[in-house]
Amino acid sequence: MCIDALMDVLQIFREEADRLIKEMGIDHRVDNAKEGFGDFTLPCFSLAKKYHKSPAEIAKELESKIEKTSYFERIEAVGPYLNFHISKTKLAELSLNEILSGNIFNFEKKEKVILEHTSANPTGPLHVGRARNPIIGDTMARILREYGYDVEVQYFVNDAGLQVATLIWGLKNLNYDDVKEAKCDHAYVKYYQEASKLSEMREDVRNEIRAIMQAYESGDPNLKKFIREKIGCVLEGILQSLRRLNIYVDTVVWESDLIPFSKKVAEELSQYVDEDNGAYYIDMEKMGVKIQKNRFYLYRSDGTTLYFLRDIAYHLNKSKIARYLIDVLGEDHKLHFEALKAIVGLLNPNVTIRPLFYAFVSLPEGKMSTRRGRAIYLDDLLDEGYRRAMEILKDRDYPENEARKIAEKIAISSIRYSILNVQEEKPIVFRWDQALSFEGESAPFIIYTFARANSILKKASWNGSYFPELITHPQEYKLLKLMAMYPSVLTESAEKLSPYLLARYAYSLAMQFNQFYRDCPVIMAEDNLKESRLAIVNAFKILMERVIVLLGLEPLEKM
RNA sequence: GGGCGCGUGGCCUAGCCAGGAUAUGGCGGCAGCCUCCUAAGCUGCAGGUCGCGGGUUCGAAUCCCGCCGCGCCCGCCA
Repeated sequence: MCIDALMDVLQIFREEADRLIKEMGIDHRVDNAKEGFGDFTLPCFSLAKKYHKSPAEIAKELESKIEKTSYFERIEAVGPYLNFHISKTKLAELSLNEILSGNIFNFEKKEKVILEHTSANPTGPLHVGRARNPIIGDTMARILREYGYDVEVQYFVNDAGLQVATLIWGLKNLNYDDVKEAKCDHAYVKYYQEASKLSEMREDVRNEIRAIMQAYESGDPNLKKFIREKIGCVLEGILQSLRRLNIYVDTVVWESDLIPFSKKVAEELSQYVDEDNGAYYIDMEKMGVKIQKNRFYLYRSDGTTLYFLRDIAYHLNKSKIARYLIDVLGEDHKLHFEALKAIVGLLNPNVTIRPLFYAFVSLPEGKMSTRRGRAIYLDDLLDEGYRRAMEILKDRDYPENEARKIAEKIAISSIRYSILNVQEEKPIVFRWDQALSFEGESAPFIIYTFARANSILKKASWNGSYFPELITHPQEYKLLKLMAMYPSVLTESAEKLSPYLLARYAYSLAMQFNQFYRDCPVIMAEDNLKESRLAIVNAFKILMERVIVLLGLEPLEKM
């Protein structure tokens, strides 16, 4: 049978169940049943009124009336429910065939999408609070690619803002000989922190910072060269940390390059713009947009542009290359985004802009802040993860360089997974032990399970055959059923912009495999049963590896 | 004050959008399992007024209303 990849195998059985019900003249669709009550169920409560019978009687009656088909091994009334039990043989056949043929991974090709993530101010190293953005963003990009989109990942460098000007002032006016960090993001952050402190206290410093901003916007060539060099170096430090986490950016867009275009955009919007003491703002009410705040400023009174205007220009530019734009943003950007979306939508009605908001990672003592020096840096978290993984590997007999490689992969995977496994809109309070957990709901649990499957396949080679009628164990069935859900999980994750859904699925898959592993011996099974179980393990390996890579984790054949 | 989001055992968390049968798992705690495919695994035990109060419904963790608590926002910052 040929199956549309967008529809998972379970859907075939569901439609069959719906058809059987419809044939009995009942206009209802089946629900998923609870564990232990079959696969689908038809609750009969709502039919009670119409037929003037108890739900249990109705269920019983339907049980006797319903047509027998090969799709279900059993359809039975249990109290007020009519429960459907899928034929294990049929599901095993379809499910294994979909995975082993690779058909399950065939998603239809889709349009281009530009996904923007991170876009952190290049004033210092990425801290863990900010790292939620690239981890979610990168995983989302992987999922959307798998789903068929042509994804371009962009990083928008906020080099034209106040924060960067503050850092530049610090680099020009301060001197710390004791700072010897190799990476610029770490080497310069002290200059940013100290310059921030000084600007809070001294008006002359604030004026000098403003002067830097004005000169940069007006295109002072020496200053531009200086800023690009320094900020470029900080940015490289950030991108290097991201690469260590398997995160890659396709295009870097410098905000300052958009200033001339921003000014044109402001002219286009002039009918909605008002003046306030030499500054200019857009009046949302004039635009017909009802929003919490009415005034969004585009220009300062000194004539320099503001982030809001540059961001509008940036999105308009993006909308020229792709009609679907996705922004990964902290929840503090909600209001900003709402206004931005309304304005860009007015200037270009063809574009779809969707946000992927996430709540912050904070410390028990409060929000992380680079400026105030209250933050845990991503680089330090990675180093600590590596150290802890090495500690565990010490007790096992790995050659030194192999242990190093494995430890690094475990650290990367654990950190990514600890972020991905939490619903995006839930706030996270950072704890070392939770971020670097190696057991339970963690990346090592998932990867270890994958390694177990590999170990079986290394010890017994599969001859390529399988026998659906021998696949009858409940744990075999549960695993195959869960694997068959992959297309709908991926679809939901892509359409709802929620990598977290796939992270949950990865855990369920691993857990289910461990149940199978416990109850269903493979290598010691006989002949055809052994081959059939090897087919399941093989299918699991293929699917699990796919999911691990989609989450940006590192599959290890052995650990 | 207003807007948005979140509130589930000691800690973390699933389910909520599309209301149904014993509320999912993890961490921590206790007790077990390596002559048998890797113990980063598995099994068992203890632990819950699903923030509070109303409402809708045959039925509410789930939907609606009100309240309380926490987070974020309401900048000529980004």
